[in-house]
Amino acid sequence: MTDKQNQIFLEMLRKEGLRFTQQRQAVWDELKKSHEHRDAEEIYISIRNSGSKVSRATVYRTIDVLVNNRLLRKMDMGDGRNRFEPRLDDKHHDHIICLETGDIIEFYSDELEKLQETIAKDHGYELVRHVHQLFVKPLKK
Amino acid sequence: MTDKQNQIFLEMLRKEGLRFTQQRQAVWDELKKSHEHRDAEEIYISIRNSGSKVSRATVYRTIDVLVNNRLLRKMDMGDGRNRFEPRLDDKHHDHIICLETGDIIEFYSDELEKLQETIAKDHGYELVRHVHQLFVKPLKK
DNA sequence: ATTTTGGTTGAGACTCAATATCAATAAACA
DNA sequence: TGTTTATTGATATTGAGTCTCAACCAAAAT
Repeated sequence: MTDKQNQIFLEMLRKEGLRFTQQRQAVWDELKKSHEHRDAEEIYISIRNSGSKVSRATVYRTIDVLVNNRLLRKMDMGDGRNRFEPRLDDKHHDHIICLETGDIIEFYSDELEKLQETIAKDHGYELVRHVHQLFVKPLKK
Repeated sequence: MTDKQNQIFLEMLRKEGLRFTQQRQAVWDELKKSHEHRDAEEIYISIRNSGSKVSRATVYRTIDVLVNNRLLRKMDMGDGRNRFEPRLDDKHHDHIICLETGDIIEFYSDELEKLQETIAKDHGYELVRHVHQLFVKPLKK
């Protein structure tokens, strides 16, 4: 059964003029599996553990293509390692990072999105993308 | 003439139980001089050019202390190098980064600040700090 | 189906920002 | 001035990510 997610992946390869390979498929399969915010090394390990043999270099290379084609989201959490999460059909969101527990919570605010576009426009620019993280600690009540 | 900025710096050292050294003073002097968004290497070079002899290691170490004590702001522009700017008595702001020219424009929106606090609170957290960058391109009219 | 062509892969070398090491140095204090 | 101990600097090391290039293999041609 060729699911819809994979159709999108295959289309991406075609559009980019890239060949279909077992390795690229294995990377995408692994990424699709989880909504967690993982770094490249964790993804690499997971692929190895699931039986496929893909090199680190290929994991990085495939991730790059996926990010550029918006099938994967790259997140800079400010700790020197990029995290990734699949962009299936879910809505855009940003992240709240708890400084005490390390938890990462997703949030979305339409008001916030609009405000950012307004700010960019006010400065003579068009918003392309943004990076937004809220670093927090639990509320003491 | 012992200016106010430097008093704050000296207090920071005392509060942290750190010794006053020529090197730490030289780093702070250099940082105070410019509001640009510079990386550690650029700061290191500037110090050398201004006649002081401070090692890269000390530059990094001093920057760390200053960042932790909020005398310096650390910015992750997503290109693998951290940028820094002094936090004198100027207001908080975030950054617009032009993808075409590389220009970095500072912006501040009170509405935006409040909205972020509300969002954090709504999720049961207290906002400690945030990272916010708008990546843009010039508006075509 | 076999050959040809050229994109793809993998192991390891390499880059680059940032950190760790540790002997020599120099603040702070008696 | 001498003693203690934090600090410094030269250099090695780390770690995420990229590059290299011979071997490989997907896709197209025959």
